[in-house]
Amino acid sequence: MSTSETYSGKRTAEIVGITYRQLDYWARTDLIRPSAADASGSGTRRRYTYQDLLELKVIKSLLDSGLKLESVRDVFAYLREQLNEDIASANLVINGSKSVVTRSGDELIDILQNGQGVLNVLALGGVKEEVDAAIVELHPGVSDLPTAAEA
Amino acid sequence: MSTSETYSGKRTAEIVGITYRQLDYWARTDLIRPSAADASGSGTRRRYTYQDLLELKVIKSLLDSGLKLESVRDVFAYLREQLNEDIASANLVINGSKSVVTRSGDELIDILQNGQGVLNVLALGGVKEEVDAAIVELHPGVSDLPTAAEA
DNA sequence: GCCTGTAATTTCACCGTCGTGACTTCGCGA
DNA sequence: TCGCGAAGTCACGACGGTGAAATTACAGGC
Repeated sequence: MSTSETYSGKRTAEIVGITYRQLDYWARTDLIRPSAADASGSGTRRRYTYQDLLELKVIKSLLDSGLKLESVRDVFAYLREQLNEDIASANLVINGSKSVVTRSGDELIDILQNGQGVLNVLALGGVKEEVDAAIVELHPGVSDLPTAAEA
Repeated sequence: MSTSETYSGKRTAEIVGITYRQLDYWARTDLIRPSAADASGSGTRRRYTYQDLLELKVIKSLLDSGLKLESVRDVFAYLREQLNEDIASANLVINGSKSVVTRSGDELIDILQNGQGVLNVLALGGVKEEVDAAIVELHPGVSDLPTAAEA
């Protein structure tokens, strides 16, 4: 799992499937800043890591499902660390402003049976796949993918 | 399951747990209008049915979970009819702008396993319970509840 | 039957969020 | 050194409400 590569703002937006202005807005409002290099005035460049791409794609998925940005902010404030590790078979479950990453399907079913109110469920494996596919398609020249270490 | 009773705007807001202004806004923007009597100029009165209360509470739950109003509008445009029947053990599953009401737990688990992107899951039985409880607590004088016909 | 008080609806201006377009700046690589 | 591409700025627009004042239907009292 090398991927020490970093991505420009523009490419990042393309890979993740959002507008550049949106990425910019998120960076300036502290939702997610580029981990590799932040901007510091016009002329400087932001650099996003592969991890960032993953987080961005999760955010994008949540927005696409109709969640408001504000909730997404809450979720990420509370759980950013949890996303680091291997993600392939995990699920993200959001319950209002609380959220959990479940590692097994059983755990998920358990939560669903006991859960109250609305639960928002996202399969993280799919997110990773989409990001990887987008990188291959949109990122000419570099084949330094995380190459499905765990399925 | 009598409940031919209707509820004023103010009481409806109290029972459902939203502000009157919000209920008003939803009515005038066509998200949900009172079924028993719509307003037609100031001085007139809106009258909501028990069914309306149920729908409103579903909407409220969805909003509380962080969904934007717009998505909720889509969902309801697409599925209002489905909510009529007995609700006690059903689940509402939203996938982007598509949505389904599942009648069994197995069906739900199935959808979760095959589903892509984010799934928003709401147990409808809980919604009904909350509405009934709120009516009892906030609606002095009338004990004409649907009295748990099916569990 | 008429008048009046009250409670509900309307209206209107205003606020915060989530962007967006377009133009300006300016650092950095060639 | 110079141009390009990326970041910054600013004004603007839609959405989702909200507070407060203005309207007005309707019920109760006389």
